Amino acid sequence: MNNPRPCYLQIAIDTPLNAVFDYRWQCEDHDRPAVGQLALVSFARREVVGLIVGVADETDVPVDKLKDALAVRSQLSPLSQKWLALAGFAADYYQRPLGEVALPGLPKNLRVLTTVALDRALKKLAKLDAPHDATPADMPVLNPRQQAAADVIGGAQGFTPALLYGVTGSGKTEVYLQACAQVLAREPDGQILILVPEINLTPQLEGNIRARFPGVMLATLHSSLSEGERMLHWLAAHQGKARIVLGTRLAILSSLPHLKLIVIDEEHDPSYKQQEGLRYSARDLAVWRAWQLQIPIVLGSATPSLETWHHAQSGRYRKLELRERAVKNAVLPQVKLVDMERDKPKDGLTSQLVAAIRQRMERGEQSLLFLNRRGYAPVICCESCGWISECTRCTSFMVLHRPEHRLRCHHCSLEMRIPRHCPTCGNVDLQPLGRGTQRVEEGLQALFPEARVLRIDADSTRKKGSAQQAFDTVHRGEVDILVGTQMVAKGHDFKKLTLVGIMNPDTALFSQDYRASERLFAQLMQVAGRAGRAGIPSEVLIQTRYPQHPLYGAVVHHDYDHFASALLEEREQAALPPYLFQALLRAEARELATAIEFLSMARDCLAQPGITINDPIPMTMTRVHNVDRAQLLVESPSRPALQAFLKEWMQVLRAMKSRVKWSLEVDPLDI
DNA sequence: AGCACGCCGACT
DNA sequence: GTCGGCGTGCTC
Repeated sequence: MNNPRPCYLQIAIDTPLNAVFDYRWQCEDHDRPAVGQLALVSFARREVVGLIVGVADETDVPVDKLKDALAVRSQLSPLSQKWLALAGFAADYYQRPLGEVALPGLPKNLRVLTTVALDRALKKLAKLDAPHDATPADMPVLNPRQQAAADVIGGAQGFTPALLYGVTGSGKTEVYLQACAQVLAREPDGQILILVPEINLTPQLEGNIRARFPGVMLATLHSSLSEGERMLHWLAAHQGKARIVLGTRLAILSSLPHLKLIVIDEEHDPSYKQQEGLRYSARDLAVWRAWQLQIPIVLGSATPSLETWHHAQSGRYRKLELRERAVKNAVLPQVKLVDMERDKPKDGLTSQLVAAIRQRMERGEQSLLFLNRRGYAPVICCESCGWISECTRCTSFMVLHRPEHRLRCHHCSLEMRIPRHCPTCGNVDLQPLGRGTQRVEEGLQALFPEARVLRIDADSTRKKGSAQQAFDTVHRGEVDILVGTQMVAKGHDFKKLTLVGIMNPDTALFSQDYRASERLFAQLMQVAGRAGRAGIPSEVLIQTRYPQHPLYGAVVHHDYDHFASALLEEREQAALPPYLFQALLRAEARELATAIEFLSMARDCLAQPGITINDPIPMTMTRVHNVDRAQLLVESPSRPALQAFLKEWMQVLRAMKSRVKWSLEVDPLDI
């Protein structure tokens, strides 16, 4: 006989409290909720959706505290044990409560009180018959290296991490697609996860996949989907209907019950690292997920991260190399260094660069000027008293935005009108110092009055859809000179673009951040890759004061191998990542001293052999929005030792109940 | 993190 | 007399 007696649901909730919470649930023994299902509960005077991570017959929680769960989302099939283990791993590794990892990645509509959106999406999905014809449409013939790479990835059994190393245009995408075709053909319901840095920068890829696999369902997952779409796509993946999921870093935590292959495109891209909240690396989690499921994973890049490069050199990852451009007729652009000491720039432009642009104008080809600084000038100053436009809330300068006639802080978005005269001495002659994209645009227009100059940066593309519109204008050939920030560096193939000018990348050469040169190299290669994609000979001009610098030498010769190997050697000598593992404890307070004091306490409260805890230091940009920030770096040559330390340390720190706001980042990228 | 309770300053 | 500032305490 069935005897209805309560069971106790252990529920993970999205809260910083490091615990699961027990709730009573009345049900027959045979229809107990399952681990992996979602439940609606009342928690601290509000109603939230949590994740069931355990079902027990008893509980230690005193009766007066226990509450009944309000509902179980039984329409939704439970998240799998494997998925729960992935979330559990991420929670442990990044030292966060399980609920904070598992829940925010779910579609919002699964986490609200009402279930209509879920029911609607389920109904819609049920009506859609999943096409199950994995036959690819017209497969281009690969060159031998591409074919070999595709066969290795597509034919791999078990955990097989591979680095697909090839310059822009060497045909990495085609390798992914043909490897996917092999997996789809072999595994009757196999799913494939493809991660890209930013989906709006790779609009072609989605189209390519759809065209290649017209008979399989593709779901996309990224932050610019509407809630309805996100729910539908997430469910399609969760139910196994979507055979290919294409998404940004957040897609790494999607539910994929039949996952058989993971592809990470541009694996070195910093946007795989979440920079707020749970600071996870989607690339690292992807590797763990592939290991967990014992499936192949391919990491593609022209300039791999040193972590990945290191693994490829040591043989832990298989290295698959594509040597030449596979795109028809495409040749690598010729990279030239322009010595700014000899060829003094006027308005930021050397005469060589000006001549090269003029030549493109005459031939009806396009030029791209790359400058990683938006605004008109990074600062304005008073020539008579030395006043400069500092932000009152941050350790930074107010940037001059001339079209808007305003000064703006890029860190706290404080804005003001440009002062008519100096606030300290009253002098009316305030001068812009340095140069941003707006000023370069202005200079170019003055120099080439007949040219169609277009600026693309975060400011010029504020409005939704305006970025796409701007790129379309370039594609239609209605632009002669394009000026832009990082935004223009990625993804786009501009057919008539034959000149890339890089205005002044030198600052990164002498940065405190030891990762700066790795990033600069990747960025230069990436922006250089915008040129010459249609087979017209093209060039890249880098304006620099240090033409002898080895980094530029490596860029000129398109030689990442030697550059990366040299960097790795330096890192090993200096005992830096990837030979060392790091975590960063950050603290913020109204007064810097308060933050430092907290970190000093943290430094002294626990010691373990093999763990180095450095002294607390103010962050490079100490003050943002009137809050002072400091950090404490913890290091160890052993990842397990660091993990063990962090686990214990977090317990001690949490117990301190300090009112200072603090957070921990494991494997920080910027120090 | 939310969210409520709680005890002191300037408003109709 | 009340609206509201954010200190601190709790969440099965």
